[in-house]
Amino acid sequence: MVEQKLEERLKEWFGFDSFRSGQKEPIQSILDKKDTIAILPTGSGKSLIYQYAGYSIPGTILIISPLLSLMDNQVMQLKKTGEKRTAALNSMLSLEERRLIENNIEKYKFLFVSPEMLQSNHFLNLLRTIKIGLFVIDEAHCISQWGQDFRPDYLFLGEVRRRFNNPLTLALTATAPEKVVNDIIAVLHLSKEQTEIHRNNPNRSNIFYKIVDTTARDKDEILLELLTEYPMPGIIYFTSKLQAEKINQFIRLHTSLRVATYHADRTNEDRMTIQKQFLENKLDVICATAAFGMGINKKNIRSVIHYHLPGSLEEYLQETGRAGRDGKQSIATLLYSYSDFSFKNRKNHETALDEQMMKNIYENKNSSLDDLSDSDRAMLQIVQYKKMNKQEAVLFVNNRIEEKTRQLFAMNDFAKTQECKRKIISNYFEHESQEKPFWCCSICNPNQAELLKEMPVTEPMIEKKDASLKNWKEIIKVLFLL
DNA sequence: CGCCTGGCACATATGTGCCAGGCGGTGCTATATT
Repeated sequence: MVEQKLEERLKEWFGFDSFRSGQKEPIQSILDKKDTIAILPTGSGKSLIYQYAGYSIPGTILIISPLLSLMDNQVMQLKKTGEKRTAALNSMLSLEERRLIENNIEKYKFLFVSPEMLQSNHFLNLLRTIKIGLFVIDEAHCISQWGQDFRPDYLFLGEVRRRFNNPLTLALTATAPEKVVNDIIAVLHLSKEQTEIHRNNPNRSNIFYKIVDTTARDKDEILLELLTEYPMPGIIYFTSKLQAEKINQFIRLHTSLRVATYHADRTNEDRMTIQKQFLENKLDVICATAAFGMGINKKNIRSVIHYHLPGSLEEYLQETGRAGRDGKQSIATLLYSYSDFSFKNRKNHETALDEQMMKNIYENKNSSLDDLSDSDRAMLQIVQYKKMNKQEAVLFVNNRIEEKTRQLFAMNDFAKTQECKRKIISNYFEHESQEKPFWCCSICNPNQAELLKEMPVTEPMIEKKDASLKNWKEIIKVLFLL
């Protein structure tokens, strides 16, 4: 009876006849007033969960989002469906726009913010004047993945929750092994017993996992071979911007593929142009760093190649998971070289507070934050925020290095193992062994000549000119407000 | 836990051999300057 009601409202509010897999359970859990962690694949309609909740419960839905572009996307989508009570409060706003929103704060139903914004007292006080019906953390794996050594404000969200009197909370993510779920629970100060966790099967049976054992010397030539064989479009992931640029040139020189780079040094405008071209099948290959990912929803990516070893299986699964969203056969290829592992391992061990820094922190000297690397600065902020003493700080840093090392070794073991790759993934993400597809991995199917014949060739997408152009203009407008 | 690059010496006028040094990546926000 309740189920029928849920679906009636779905029809009424969103015009859909039925929920997609994995949407209904977390919605029910929220309606039952239980803190909820929902793990479901990208593209499965995560935002519908908090939108639905928004129409069912009183108060403002506050959504913490990691990227300005994601916030803009969500606001645009909501407005397109007629929901005007929506805003993103961030540094892109002009002073006037900001005032307008702040003066009418209680009128907004959906508010998007960055975790950094929630550290400003001005903003916290403003939000305490309204009732927060649901506290949503979108892309919640960022808590574990970015909070620890890159964006420390993610780690302070539990304190923010407490200041709002612990509102009903929903964490949404696509990839979360138990360690990440535990981090989310701990950081947000949720109760391990009372939080409902909804896990959906991440099995991507249409992705073939291939590992090529190689060396840095032979890599480029192997890559070239792969690119001539593989159907496109594809992404090549690098862990260095310089290398992405170099290989971009190399591919241009040796093939007729349409290729571009995407990383943090590209301007926002370039990034959007490239993303748009890729979406419209005007580019065959993107040479990218980890910057290319979240919020990119292209269905027909046939191939994801890792030029370098990712730092963790979480990262690897997120990136390979961008292939084959259309359900058709796709291929994930890792170009493994031992030197990449060894280099990364050394780098991980370098992220430590050195003697001078420790002195600066604990003798209250004003150490210049500008001289520090991002990860050192983040570490410093965490140490100061949590008021750790010297001993605790050393322990914290060592634990962090240990954790990173553990993740890297898990990734390395995955690459080197002679067992089924899919089985390792299932184990790591704590899922019961999944049914083995016919095309599984380079261990189960060492002879892959037939695989490529079965892969679909790129079909040109029918452009929805109206919609995409309109959005595009909106994005440009927002950009020029800078 | 490796591998590439650049500089230099060396034997010859361009190539070779050696050795030291270098070597990630994710983005908020605030503020000063055009």
